[in-house]
Amino acid sequence: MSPRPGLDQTAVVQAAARLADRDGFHAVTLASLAAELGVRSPSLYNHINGLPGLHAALTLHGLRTLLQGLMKAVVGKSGEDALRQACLAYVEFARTHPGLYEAALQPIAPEQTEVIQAGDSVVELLLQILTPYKLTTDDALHTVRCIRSFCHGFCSLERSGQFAMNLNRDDSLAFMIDVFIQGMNLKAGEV
Amino acid sequence: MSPRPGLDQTAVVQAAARLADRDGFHAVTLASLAAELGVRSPSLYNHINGLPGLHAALTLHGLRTLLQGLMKAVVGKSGEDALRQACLAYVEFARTHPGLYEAALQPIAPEQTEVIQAGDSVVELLLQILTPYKLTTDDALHTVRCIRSFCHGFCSLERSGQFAMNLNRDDSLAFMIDVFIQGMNLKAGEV
DNA sequence: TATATTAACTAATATTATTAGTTTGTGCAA
DNA sequence: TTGCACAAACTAATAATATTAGTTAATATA
Repeated sequence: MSPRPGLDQTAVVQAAARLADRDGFHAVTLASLAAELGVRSPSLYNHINGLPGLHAALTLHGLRTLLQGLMKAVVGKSGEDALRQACLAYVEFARTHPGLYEAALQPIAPEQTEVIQAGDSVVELLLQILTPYKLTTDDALHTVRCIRSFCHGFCSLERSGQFAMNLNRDDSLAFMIDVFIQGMNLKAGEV
Repeated sequence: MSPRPGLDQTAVVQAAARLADRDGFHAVTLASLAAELGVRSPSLYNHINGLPGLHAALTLHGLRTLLQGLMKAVVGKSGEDALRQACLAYVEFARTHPGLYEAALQPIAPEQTEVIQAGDSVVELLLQILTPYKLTTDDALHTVRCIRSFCHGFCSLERSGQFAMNLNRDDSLAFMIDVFIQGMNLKAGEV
């Protein structure tokens, strides 16, 4: 054990995630985080590399949590069912952890290899789900980008209040997934 | 004419848009904007209502510019062609004006009626494009949300460096639009 | 028991947004 | 031409932020 084992990086990042989900990603400042932890803000520098380092750690934590949610949702399922459940789990994660999800989608720099790896894991999971469709390598990757695009876009627009009309949002989500799956069935049949 | 007609709100917002596109939306601070305009930051308060007011004005400017781009892209076109061109124009706008696009998608508060109206105009344009599909009112609105979701998701992920793999991004975009249009053709045929 | 390690601290600095109050340039009317 | 009203831009000051430097003190271990 370290001397005075009060905080560690995990505790700091989890508190930051709590703060982000409660008050929004932009509200995660070193000042607010230090207050949340009952500590002075310079003390945080012992655990994270300033505000940029905190953001990077949150991004990584968010991606890994997202991946776990997706894996849990598709285990034991296959084909269209797995695809549908993965999309729903993606949105579910973004809804229950809005701040952490926002952190997960922050711009990433090329030197953040851990973050890139975590993102790749999500891509690989989706690729596995797509194997029944027997797509070419490129088409499978295009499809993964497609899934990520409409799932992220939906979450992002919903979160920022752009779906203001009086129309059930879960219905919209189901509609969108339907259109995608039907389009994919045609793509698969093309070969 | 006003006395000392150096700046006005339009000039301020346009400079902010320039700054956002060059250095990113987060880099638009009153300090950087004042420096860009050769003025002291308190002077900006004569034209915009602080940083929140500046952001709101940028959001509005972004949405209106986006709408113009979409209208220009679909004029004289119809059906599938119009749909495809609208999606491409959407992405094109986000690519050429990344900071302004980011501003356009900022969370909006219920009291920002002008911003909400601008967003509604985009929705209405898309609804018009969809009329040939003869959808029910609800399905048309679901479809608009779908289009906005995958277009925005694609732009957002591309922008934040999440499409890192060595795979042509325009091909992915075309693939995505194809899947959507094929799925919609089935939806339309269902009736 | 003494020491090395390191967590957390205080103090200080730079940058930011913001408010209050002042100066000053411009257009218009007497 | 002169003076006034208006408003744009200013300076000064305040509060909050991130960050760095250097200090204190708690703990594990030799």
